[in-house]
Amino acid sequence: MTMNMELSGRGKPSPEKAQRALARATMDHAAVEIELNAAIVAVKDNEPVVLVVRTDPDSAGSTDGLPFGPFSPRDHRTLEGGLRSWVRDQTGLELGYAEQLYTFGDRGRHAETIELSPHIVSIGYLALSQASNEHALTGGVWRSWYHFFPWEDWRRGRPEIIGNEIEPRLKAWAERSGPATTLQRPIARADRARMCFGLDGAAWDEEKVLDRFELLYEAGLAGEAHRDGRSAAEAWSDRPRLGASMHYDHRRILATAIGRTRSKIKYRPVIFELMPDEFTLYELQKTVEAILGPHLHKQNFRRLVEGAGLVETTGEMKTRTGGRPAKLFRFRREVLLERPAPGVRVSAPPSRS
Amino acid sequence: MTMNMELSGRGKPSPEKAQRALARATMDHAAVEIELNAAIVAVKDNEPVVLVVRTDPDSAGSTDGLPFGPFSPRDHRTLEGGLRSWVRDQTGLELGYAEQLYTFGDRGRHAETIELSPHIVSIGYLALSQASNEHALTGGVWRSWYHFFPWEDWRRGRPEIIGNEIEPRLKAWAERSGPATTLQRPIARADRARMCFGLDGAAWDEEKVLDRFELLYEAGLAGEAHRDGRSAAEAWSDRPRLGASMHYDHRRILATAIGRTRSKIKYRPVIFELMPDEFTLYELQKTVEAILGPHLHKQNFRRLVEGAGLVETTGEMKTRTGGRPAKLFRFRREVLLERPAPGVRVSAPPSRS
DNA sequence: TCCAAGAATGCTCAGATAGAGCATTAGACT
DNA sequence: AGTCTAATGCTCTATCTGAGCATTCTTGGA
Repeated sequence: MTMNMELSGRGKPSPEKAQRALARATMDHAAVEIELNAAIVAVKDNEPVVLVVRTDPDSAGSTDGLPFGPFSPRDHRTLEGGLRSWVRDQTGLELGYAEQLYTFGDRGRHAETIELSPHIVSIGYLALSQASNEHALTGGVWRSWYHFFPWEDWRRGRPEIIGNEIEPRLKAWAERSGPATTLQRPIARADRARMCFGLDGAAWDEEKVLDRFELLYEAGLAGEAHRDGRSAAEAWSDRPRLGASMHYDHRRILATAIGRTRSKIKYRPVIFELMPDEFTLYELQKTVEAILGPHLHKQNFRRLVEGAGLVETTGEMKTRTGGRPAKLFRFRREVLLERPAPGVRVSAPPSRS
Repeated sequence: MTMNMELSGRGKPSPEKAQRALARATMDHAAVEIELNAAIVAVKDNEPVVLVVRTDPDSAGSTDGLPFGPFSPRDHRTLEGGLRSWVRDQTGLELGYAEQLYTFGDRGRHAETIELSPHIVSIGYLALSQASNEHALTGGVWRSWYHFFPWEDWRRGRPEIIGNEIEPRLKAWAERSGPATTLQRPIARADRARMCFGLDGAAWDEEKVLDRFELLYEAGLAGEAHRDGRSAAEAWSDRPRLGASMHYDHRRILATAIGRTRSKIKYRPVIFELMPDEFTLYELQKTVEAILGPHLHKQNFRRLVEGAGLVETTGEMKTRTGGRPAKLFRFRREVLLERPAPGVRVSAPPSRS
């Protein structure tokens, strides 16, 4: 697998340098360990949940983590295959829909001990599961994802934690960076805080889950930052941590998973991976809102979903709705052949900040 | 870094099994090599180009490849840092904007020799560069990305290669799979071909670059499939390959890069990474169209871009336009602070199939 | 038995957006 | 001076989106 490069381009090419680079490219293959991590998402009782495996609850602190395991090419033909195998072993769950999220290389940044894991690369996956699958569970528990990200839960309006904790602490953090820093950073701290959390009247973008978490981490407001020994974390050690921490960089992976889920249901019909086979439109709306926050009023949601051809009636009715009986619907698979990007195309929620 | 799992859930938990899984998770860290690959994109003379390093042109076949090198945690603090370092060494280019695309684990599928690279995982990156950066080049050449994906070039209408080569060959390939297969596959071959390439009046989705390439690969119509020894490739060995092949799985990475670029410019202002500091609106439109294919007529494009606050006038004019002088514009950075997802929000192109 | 409550469902309306086309303006070239 | 080629300004219409009003059913009590 050597590769004979031809050096072209103008100016002074540097064959020796390229030769050196080539030599390193083909010979200096430092071994790295790859860890596969699964953020398995479902919606139970209108609550978005993620499957976590827990450490001994007696030990101090919350130490939930995602199911994970190393990729071993000996046993796993593909990365996703390895992931499925680990999840099966650790939780008994047979994954359905799964997609790769991101590969985190600077794991040390979110690791318990930097020294122990310099060579570990984490690949995060998002899996979507129907809550009804839970009978198969042999390990792990479902946890609301808002347990780890309380500021993401806008279902009952703007979460209080933003105004009470996040805003003042981020503002203080922004103050601490003198204007000198402003020139070096592409965007000043205060502006990042404003954009991420919709402060000062800026719009809340429900997809920026990772940006928000990274910002809190940088500002030392996430438990992980403290654990990882970042100096900034000290300044607020007397105040409560924001959201429950997770093992290693798992909360970062979960943040990525939430963000991806929120964006993806808008242009792919993945919401149905989370629904039972038959459902009412209101149940569908509640599931969407569990994930995104409140969006459309009922009539418009119905118009949207039916108009897009995403669902079809089963002919059955559901009676115990508390009101007039509701038609039951199912996912209309043909939509995949009709539209290039079918999804629940709800637009930005009304700014409620 | 052991992790003490509590097994919960109902039914019969299997502590032994989980224990075994845990043991493997912490001990059996098979070493894997990580390769960092860069798809560096620019637009030169209204042509979208990618930087490739070339093998000896005397050897048979086109063997362009992307700049790449192994990730070595010893030398590189982060994955992206490693990538930048390899690109610098191999091409002299100092990368600006870069983002991770995807991690391909089943590299054997697109590798020259399956046996030699079972433990290699490729991480693909997309980098955007201004064409003016090229003076720094010491290695590599710019190639039109349509050289590798001729069917993606809709700037002069539907590419002939689709009707002349792709459609008949894919239809034949779809025929070859009896209806029995239909039940096993989520979507039948014929439907996939229809959706991917907009056959039979289906819409062309310019973002599905990877889907199209994967389909052609599966159907044995990409040079790489032949090289990799897939049986399906044989059936059409007398016909020309579709698009120029690349090393290893690099064309797959490039396909991912093109798809990501096409989708990203719609909701992030990354198009300006490809533009000089000052430009006319028509130049901007031409750049967008080089990437996406033709979209809006001039007036609407102007309305769109100015209305979104993406640009501001510099006060200067450009005179040698061939017609009336044009105002010069620059990227208006403040838009990042005003809108959650600013980008060139062009919608699907009129179906021209 | 009849009525109020709680949803589901059907319709309408106004403001915003997107696709297209017409008209005018201003340098370059002959 | 007249023509050509773009740039730029406006208008019109079909659609889409956000909201609100009205009606229809089933449940659970009075």
